[in-house]
This record gives sequence, C-alpha cells and structure tokens, in this order.
Amino acid sequence: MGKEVSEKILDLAMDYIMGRGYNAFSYKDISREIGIRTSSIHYYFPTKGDLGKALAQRFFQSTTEALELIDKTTQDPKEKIRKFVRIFYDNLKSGNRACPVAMLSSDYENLPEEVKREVINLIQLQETWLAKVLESGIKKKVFKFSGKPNDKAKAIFSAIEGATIASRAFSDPGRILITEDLIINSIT
Amino acid sequence: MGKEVSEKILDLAMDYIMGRGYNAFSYKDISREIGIRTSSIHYYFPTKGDLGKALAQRFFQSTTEALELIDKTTQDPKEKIRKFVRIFYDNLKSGNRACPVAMLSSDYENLPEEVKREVINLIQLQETWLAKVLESGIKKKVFKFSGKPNDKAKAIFSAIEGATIASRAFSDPGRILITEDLIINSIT
DNA sequence: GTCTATAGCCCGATAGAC
DNA sequence: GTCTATCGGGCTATAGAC
Repeated sequence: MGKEVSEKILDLAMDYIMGRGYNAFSYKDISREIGIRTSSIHYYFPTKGDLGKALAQRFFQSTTEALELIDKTTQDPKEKIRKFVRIFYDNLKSGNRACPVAMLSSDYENLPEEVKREVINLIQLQETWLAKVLESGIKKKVFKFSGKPNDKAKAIFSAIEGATIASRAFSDPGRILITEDLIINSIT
Repeated sequence: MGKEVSEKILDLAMDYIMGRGYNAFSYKDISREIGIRTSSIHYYFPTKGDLGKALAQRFFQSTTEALELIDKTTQDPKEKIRKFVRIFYDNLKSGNRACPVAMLSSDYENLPEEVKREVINLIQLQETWLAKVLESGIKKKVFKFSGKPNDKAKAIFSAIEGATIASRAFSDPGRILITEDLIINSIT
C-alpha cells in the first residue's frame, strides 16, 4: 500500500520549506512532482495556510518524539545537547536542508496567522526542552554559567538556527559543528 | 537640496529587506512611498537584481567604515566584539530591523546570481574582521579558546545572525544581548 | 526622468464536469 | 478525488509619449 496523497504533499512541502522557504514554493511545484493538478492539492489543503499549519503540527509531533527519545536514551546533559545538534547536522548533510523553524522564522512577517502560531509553538517546545537540560546540567555540576537557563536556551537555539541558515546557503554543514563547540564552551 | 531619488530608492529597499526580506517587497512598495511610478524605478535600477546588488555594495562600504571606526576607537578585543554586537542590537531597537545579511542568507536560494555574490562578500568581510579581533585577543591573552580563530569567527557570526532573525520575528531585541553573553562566555 | 499602458508570467483559489 | 477551465491578483519588465 502506497503513501496517502496528503502525506506525500506534506513530505514535499516540508522539503521545499527546508530548502527554499515557505513563500518560495507553490502548489504547482508540488503538483509537478506528485503528478496531480494543483486543484487536487486544494482538495486536501484548501489554502496554503492550511498546508503550512498541518505541516508544522506534524513536525511538532515528530520533534516531541525525537526529544523524548533523547531523554530516554541519554542521561548526560552535555551528550543530550550533542544529540540535539546532531539532528540539525544530519538534515544538512542529507540534502542540504535547514531547520524548518529557521526558515519559517526568517519569513515570519510574510506568514499566514495560523502558521505564525505554530512557529511559536515549535520554538517554545525546543527552547523549553533545552532549558530543562541546562537546569539538570547545572544541578549535576557538568554545566556552569550565570544567568537564567531559559535565556541561555534562547541564545543556544538562536545560534543553532543561524548556523543552519548559513550552512544551507553555503552548503557547509561544518558550520553546525563549530557552533556546537561554541555552545558547549559557553556553558562548561 | 533633497536626497537623490536613487538614494531614496536604496534607503527604502534596505528597510524592506531588513524588515521583510528581498523577495517580499516589490517595486510597487517603493513607488508608493516615494511617489513615483514603478517604471521610473526601473530607470535607475533596470532589474531587481541591479537594485539588490547596488544596495549590497553600498552596505559593504558602510560596514567597512563602521568596522574601521571600531578599530580606531577601541583597543580591547572584548570591547570590540561588544561594539560589533551593538550595531545589530541598535537596528533591532530602532525599527525592528534584522541584519540585511541574515535576511539575504535565509533567502539565498531565491536570489539573483549577482546578489548572491555580494552576500558572500559581506559575510567574508565581517567574518574576516571577527577572526582578526579573535587572534589579537588570543595574543593579548584576553581570549582563550581552542580551534582556529577563523572557525570561531564563523560560529560567532552565525549566532548573531540567528539571534537577529529570532529577535525581529518576535520583536524581542533582548535575544541579541543574551547571545552576546553566550559568545563572550565561549571565548573567555 | 517621469509618465501611461501593457506584456507575460506566476500565484492562490474556485466552479463545475466526470 | 481528480480533472479542465478560469478568475483576480501579484510581480518584473518594456515600449513609447511627453
């Protein structure tokens, strides 16, 4: 049994967003690759905002699971952060795709309202997780920094997002790794 | 004597790029604000690529001068980096504008060739300057880090760019300041 | 240098047949 | 569910009058 059409649409839209951004792909791009007409895509996702929202929500789900997996398999806070960064690195290595949150954030002003809301949720999910890891690292005395874990989490996430954008633009995934060093150095 | 029309066009285009991005403003947006027709803008900048290129080159010039000013008025490497970050912070405070390089980088795939080239130049200009500051900081023993200054410069610039994107999207310039802390902590 | 007018393209979206 | 056909709008860009 093949994949549902709506799933194929979401997969392709995700690739386009990670590679070019939300406003740089069209229903036509997707229709061409799937082999159906643009009007058929509107059957599944009446507006592009609907598509963006569905896609962001699906990504929220898979990100939640990825973070839970890290928590389940790793205790050391420093190692958790390394695994977190690894996700972004792998996306860049395989297909030069930036984090969808970074792409959506840099296009934030031009997004439909319903998509904006999902972007906020995605950032909060990841920054909250990072803050929790930082706190546990402080408690275990493997991390050392001044300031609130929450603020540190914001700075770390921004740094990773910036690195994915530069990495993708210049096809240089190595930028993620040197950013990982910067982050680890700043909290140990 | 008023400003040249071509200067007004460049000023407005710069504001739009810093606020929305290169592909999210049109000749019509600019024509509306200046009070001339779009065809008149084509008289000064035949294609949008010409406009983007001219604008990036003008920004290269002003950035060069800003960096020279820092070098002339500041000796302490740490203080140089603080002044560098301050530039991005001020742009966000006054008008919620992100660094044009960050905006252009995140839209990189969708830029005309001639603009892409200028973006590369702009990044190199700033990363080279940062690397120089880092080296002098190492020599003066006010900085301490492993790895190449060049790589550290890339990571620092990416982090700042990411912070400006998040700051602008969520109207929270404070993100720049916590990123400044992260950077300073990672090299001292 | 600025205008009017328009070409040519792409976009998201809808109506209605099958 | 998928199609054809089309609408209304946006965009960059050009031709040619003044």
